[in-house]
Amino acid sequence: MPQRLIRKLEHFTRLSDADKDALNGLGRKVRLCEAGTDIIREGDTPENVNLFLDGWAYRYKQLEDGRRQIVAFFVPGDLCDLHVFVFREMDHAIAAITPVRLAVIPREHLLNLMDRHPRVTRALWWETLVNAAIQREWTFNLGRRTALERLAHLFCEVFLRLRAVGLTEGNTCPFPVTQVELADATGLTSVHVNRTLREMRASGLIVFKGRQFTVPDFLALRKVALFNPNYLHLDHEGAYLNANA
Amino acid sequence: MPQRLIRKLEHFTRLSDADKDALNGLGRKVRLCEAGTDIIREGDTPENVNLFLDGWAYRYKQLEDGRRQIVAFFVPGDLCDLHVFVFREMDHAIAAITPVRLAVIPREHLLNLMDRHPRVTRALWWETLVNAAIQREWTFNLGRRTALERLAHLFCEVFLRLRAVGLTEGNTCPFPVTQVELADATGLTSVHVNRTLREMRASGLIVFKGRQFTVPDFLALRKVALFNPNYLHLDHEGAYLNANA
DNA sequence: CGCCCATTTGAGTTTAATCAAAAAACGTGG
DNA sequence: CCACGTTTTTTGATTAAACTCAAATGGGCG
Repeated sequence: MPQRLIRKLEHFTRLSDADKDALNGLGRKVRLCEAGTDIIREGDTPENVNLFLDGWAYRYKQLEDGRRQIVAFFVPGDLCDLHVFVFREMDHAIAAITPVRLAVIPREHLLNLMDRHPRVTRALWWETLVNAAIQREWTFNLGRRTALERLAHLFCEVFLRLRAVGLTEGNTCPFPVTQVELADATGLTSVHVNRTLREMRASGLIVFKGRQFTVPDFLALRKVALFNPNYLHLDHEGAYLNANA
Repeated sequence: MPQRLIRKLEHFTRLSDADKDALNGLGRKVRLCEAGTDIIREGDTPENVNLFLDGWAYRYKQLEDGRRQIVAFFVPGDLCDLHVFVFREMDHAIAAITPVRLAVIPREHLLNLMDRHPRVTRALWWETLVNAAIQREWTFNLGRRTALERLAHLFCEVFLRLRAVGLTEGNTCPFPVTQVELADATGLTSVHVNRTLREMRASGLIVFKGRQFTVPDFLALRKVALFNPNYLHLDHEGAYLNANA
């Protein structure tokens, strides 16, 4: 089941068949969450590691006065922190955008796997570090980019992340996110997001249809976003090594 | 030497004498960096894990057009990512604010330590997770807080982090950061930072003297910042357990 | 003393927020 | 397949927060 995760990890390192079997074993215990519900709440005690098999979700924090910030999106193949269970309680919540299918991984199971598959362990660490890098990039995005650049940057990132797990088709990728959520992710208001998207559509940077978008000219989008994909670390040696040999 | 780190980790879990000895062994190879210089640059290949023994630094990213964002501050006791060496190249840079004394930890040395001291390993994971939580909080800060709230929030965070490593004195703590750097950390301009600080001084929220600040009334500062310290996870069981018993 | 860096202030501008309401799209049950 | 309620998107008018540009002041240090 965790094909998306395996596919993503192979951007970093080639995995042996045994490695992949081990990763496949993670998908045993599955949990379903309805769209619009919280998968985990602030204050909850984290017991397991979650792997997103299907569907979209976001990590968010909220103030008492209602101000909300989405701090990350989860797409299939994503893992929440490898060691969440070290914390006594969650300092944020995760909500499902679409119906979500999760692999719920007991801590022992994961530790066991990491004991026996050093290459997988390294690959999972890479996943963790990439997530941290993405978080830093979001910090930059909110601090120093204009509304137009922020949105363009987010679309670039989402497109590449989805491509890494095989969820794009040509220049098109799924994007089941409302403008209100987009506003909460970019630190803008939904009104301003709407106006900026209109502008992007008008200049042909991006095309929205249904719950997906198309990027006619990635180079152009990348240019207005001032997007540098290096922080996704997708160009590692994975493609050139054979772990079975 | 890594007293600050040990002190911080003990907020999370009690460490045995053997654990502490092992951690002390990390401080063997020391590197000095001058104020104002880069400790590591974007594009460099990370070879070691860095532990900050003394001095302040910041992690930053910069655009070709000069826009810069500080995405984290490092204070004594902080570690950069435990597994940086998994990456082929750095996607950001780290610069010294003051003269910095670093412990340079070879990857083998660290892995070795983690093999033999599971309690330390867990504590180091906790450190890593707290850093990720701080990064998320910065994302929120930039996305949804006003200039005044952002600055107040940063002061709350810095104060608590420094207190956790024993670097505060009463309500006072060191803060060798210029207003330009403060602007780059909060996503503001230095002009606006200056005006907001004036306001904070006028209302008695904070007092600056030399390269330090004093918080006359933490509760008041915390209130204007809408600061919730839960993301620092400093209230774990560390204080109640004895690892030697 | 003089230089450099950091801070401070003023005046005018811009980006994005706010408030309010209409239009469009979506899903669902009849 | 249509009607209807709900959610999402869109638009307009006004306001406010933060930025820009420019210059003066202040502090620390050799």
